[in-house]
Amino acid sequence: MYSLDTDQLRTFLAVEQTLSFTKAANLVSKTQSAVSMQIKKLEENIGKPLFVRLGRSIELTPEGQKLVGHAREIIDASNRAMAAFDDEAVRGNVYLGTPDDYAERFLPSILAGFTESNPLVEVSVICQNSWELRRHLKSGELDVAIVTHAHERGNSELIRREPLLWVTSARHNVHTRDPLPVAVATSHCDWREAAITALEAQKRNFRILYSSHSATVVGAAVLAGLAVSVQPESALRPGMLVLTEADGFPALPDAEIGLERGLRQKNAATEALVRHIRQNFDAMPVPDYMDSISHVTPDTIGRPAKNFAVCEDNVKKRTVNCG
Amino acid sequence: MYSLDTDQLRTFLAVEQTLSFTKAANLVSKTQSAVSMQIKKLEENIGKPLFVRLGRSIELTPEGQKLVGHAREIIDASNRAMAAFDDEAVRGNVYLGTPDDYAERFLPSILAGFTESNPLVEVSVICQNSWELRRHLKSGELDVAIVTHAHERGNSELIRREPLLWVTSARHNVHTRDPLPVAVATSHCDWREAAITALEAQKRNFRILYSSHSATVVGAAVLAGLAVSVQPESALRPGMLVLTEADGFPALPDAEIGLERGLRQKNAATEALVRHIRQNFDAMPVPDYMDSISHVTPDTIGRPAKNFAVCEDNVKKRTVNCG
DNA sequence: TATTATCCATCAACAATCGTGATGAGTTGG
DNA sequence: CCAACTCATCACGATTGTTGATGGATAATA
Repeated sequence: MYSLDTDQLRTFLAVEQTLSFTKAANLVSKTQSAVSMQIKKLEENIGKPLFVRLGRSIELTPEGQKLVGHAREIIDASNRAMAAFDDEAVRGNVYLGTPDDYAERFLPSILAGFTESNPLVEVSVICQNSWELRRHLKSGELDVAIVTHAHERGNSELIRREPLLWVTSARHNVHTRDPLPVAVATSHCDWREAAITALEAQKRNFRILYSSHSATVVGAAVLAGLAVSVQPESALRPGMLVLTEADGFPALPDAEIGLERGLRQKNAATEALVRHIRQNFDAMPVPDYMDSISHVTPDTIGRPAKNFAVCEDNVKKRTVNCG
Repeated sequence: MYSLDTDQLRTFLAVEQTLSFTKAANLVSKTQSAVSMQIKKLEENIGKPLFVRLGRSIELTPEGQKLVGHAREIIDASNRAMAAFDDEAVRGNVYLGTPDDYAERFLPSILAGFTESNPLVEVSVICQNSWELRRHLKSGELDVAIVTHAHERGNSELIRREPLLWVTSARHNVHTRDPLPVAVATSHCDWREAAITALEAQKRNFRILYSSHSATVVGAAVLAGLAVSVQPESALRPGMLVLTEADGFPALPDAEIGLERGLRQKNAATEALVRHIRQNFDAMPVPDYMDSISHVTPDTIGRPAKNFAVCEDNVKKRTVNCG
């Protein structure tokens, strides 16, 4: 009866994540040749190739895809087991609140990383808008929440700042319509206020055409060409088009994401999660396809927008990297 | 991040099962010293002792107990993964029928061994009496069933034969009462018929006091001192007392266990299970505490019964070995 | 097209680990 | 008290893993 080697599975998962033997080697603290040999051994053990080598880059074979789930299962179980014997390991559960769009964009990678190093902490996620989340924090239902940072409301700690951008669909031209159709969140949303304030200051003719609790749904409305909206940079998706001052759209204040603590008694699990979120938001990279979406940054504001449409190539790139 | 080694976990489980480094070494095809060293490494890796060495024998520490579950989880996952890549691996599901008392006594070890070598076969177990099982076999609801073997009904393959014994409670003396209170299965049970026939041939005064579908419940009635009953040797439990001809009880025919196939189309999964059951029933050992329960075998029949009560020591031995 | 950088496979050499067989110390049971 | 048995330990040989260097192939750049 042949067994899988957990060490090999760890490097396999590192390769799967990075799609690079060299980067994976760094992740697991080995040399590139060690990674190469371990993968080779693993392939021999299983009897099927796991990666196809396409010259410089590599890709998972169908068998490789299949192994990912099994490997995760085994490694997770191993992590839990080791943590169970580690007296210093953090245990417990945390109730985390977050708006639904953050949940979709940030949470998967954050939680994956967190459970990797804290297998015994159970995180329960509640999705609501920032206003509701603050209410739940005060009533003690939540330990911590990711919210839209607000100076005047004071209690949150700023963990990320991004430009807030006007977006429309790359395949429609709703942004030329008058009055301008705008899609925004239903209420109590700082971005909504920012958008309306900016348009009014410009004395622009506009109307709220679409209004949803969910930022994801707003994004869908934009992509469908129903309306323009405001979105933080990290929420841009292929098919979206950024509107700058060159297009006659007003500048917007930055979108600021904050971390706000609840009134519950502090516990080690919550502290660990907070620390992890802080670090990850710092290190969070901008997706690849960003480069080809025109966007507003201090040095692009005022300059004519270029590269408006997102080319197919980049769309593919995106699905490869995030799928 | 330290990982558990699957190879070490395999030998750990072997030691846990056998409670012996030497026997475990045999199980995993290694030398005893290799086992000793692997366990040592595992203990170092986890940072806690897993076994207490009491001179010649060993025992699991609480930490060892805790590891068993984790180890099983990891090894099972590894087995499933390996099987998933083995094109020859047997897949599918099997519907297995068995009387409830066999399920309790034999199935745990049989199924554990079977899923070890066939991780991708799902076994569904249905508990009924032999008569009902035969009905389900014919209607195609079951692939195979463990039943009371019956020559005249023909279709089953004999896989085990044991003496059928009169049993009573070691702490009561219902077996001296007149009329004799007897507990048996409700109906369609060969052992019930055998018991009644034997008593009638002896012109013994008796009455059916307790009647249940479940052989386990009958066993409980015996232990409670409510009645005597008939049980196959392997069903004897600490606290039971075997009644021989020396006590004035008639000899009974052997209890025969058979394997009967359904009418469904043969599939590889069923064949594998049948093969496994056959082998395991052959090799099934008599539990330790049997030695101290007087029982009827060809060479003990007629001789005076001795060692009637089951001493505490053996009860403990049993829980250690089966828990 | 030539250049350069990057990626993965491979190799030789060294280090670490693992398994073996033999030995020893300790315990159990007759 | 001896024989039998259990587990720990040791030295040695075999295997495996790791490293750093090298080479072939590919992609990006000029």
